[in-house]
Amino acid sequence: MADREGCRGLGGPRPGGRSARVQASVHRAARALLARMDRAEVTIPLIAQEAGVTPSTIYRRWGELNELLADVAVERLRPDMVPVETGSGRGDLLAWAEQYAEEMSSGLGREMIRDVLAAEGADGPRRCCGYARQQIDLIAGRAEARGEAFPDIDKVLDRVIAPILFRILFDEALATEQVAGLVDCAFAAVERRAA
Amino acid sequence: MADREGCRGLGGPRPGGRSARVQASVHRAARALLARMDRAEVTIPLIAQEAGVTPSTIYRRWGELNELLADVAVERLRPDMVPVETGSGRGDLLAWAEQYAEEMSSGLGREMIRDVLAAEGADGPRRCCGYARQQIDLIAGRAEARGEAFPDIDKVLDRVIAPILFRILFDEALATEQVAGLVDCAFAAVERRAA
DNA sequence: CCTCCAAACGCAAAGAATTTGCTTTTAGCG
DNA sequence: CGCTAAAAGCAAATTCTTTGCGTTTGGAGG
Repeated sequence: MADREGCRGLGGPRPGGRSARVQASVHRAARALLARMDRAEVTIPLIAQEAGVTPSTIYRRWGELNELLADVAVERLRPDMVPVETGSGRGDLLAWAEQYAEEMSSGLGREMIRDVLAAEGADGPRRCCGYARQQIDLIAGRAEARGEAFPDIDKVLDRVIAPILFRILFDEALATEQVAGLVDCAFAAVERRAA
Repeated sequence: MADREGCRGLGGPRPGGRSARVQASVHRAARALLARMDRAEVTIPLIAQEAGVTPSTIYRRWGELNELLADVAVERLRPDMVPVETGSGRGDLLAWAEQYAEEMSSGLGREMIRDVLAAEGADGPRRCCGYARQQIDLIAGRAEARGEAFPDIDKVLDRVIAPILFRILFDEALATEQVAGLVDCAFAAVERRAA
């Protein structure tokens, strides 16, 4: 797990080499420090020390703390399991959305999203969106295979994911029960069409 | 406009005095620099110089650049006019949402939102959400006065505002035409109820 | 297998930003 | 008209960031 490939998106220049080792070490150090202390206390020199690396290496590679933390956050945000199967597309979506909402509402989840959004040039936000899309796509594919109607991915994004994240970022995170209403809304169109 | 009250939320300790003057000056300086150069080039010492103030004043008051920029952004994000009247609640909402989407999609809009979200302790996001709520509330009030059905504020937030901001932050900002679909969705519930 | 090359790293000095202790100014109050 | 405490200025100390240069390292071609 420690010596995985770089995950810098566009294929690390030299996968498997020292470069990859350094990146892994820095990521690990960043995660460790974030777990051990307040996010506001974490600095690049600190991470460098924890990773056994010179600060200038980090500065040259990531430019600033925020880019690095965003990079780390995107990696942590990548889904690591397939959505559970409940028997219906609607059930699958509801279960997945509830878990998603819960994970993102946590203090750590919130922090990671904000780190990803704050990064200047990176395409972190798009990648996170892509992760969600992937998962929903998978659920939709299963539903279709069963011959069920399932809403458009974009409808799900707008009506389920968007409200969940909006509330977390701008207001109060919504309770688990509220997610069901969003899923209903996403299904409203296809059900009326089917009827 | 330059010597308004502080807007630091909890009533500046000494409104009208030097404190307020300094705050206004710093805000003005920050806006000027943001207009003149790249956001990444702006630093606290620079703002301090532009404002004719020592850096330590800014550090003590705002702590870090991001807090200050968030403060400035929240102030700029505050709506400065009442939503246009089109004759119907639906038309009002559509017109307002289209303008909102356009403003927020601009480079400056995006930047301001991200500044607000990135600020640690501040309640900036909530205040921005409150601004939108206020505007919608106003539209809803007018609709109600005309005896029209109008969706819940929270429905509008979830089905119109949330998707608009979600797309801007995580993906591609949606085109003006797409906003109409969101408004339709927000009205779907009340119309079915009315029918 | 060996040699060469360029990318990435380490090191250290230079430059900027941030923090901090202390003094001075200033608005509000008795 | 002083008094007081909050806020600002100033400057030294600290910490972070940038940068130039020499060294290491992984990969490509001979």
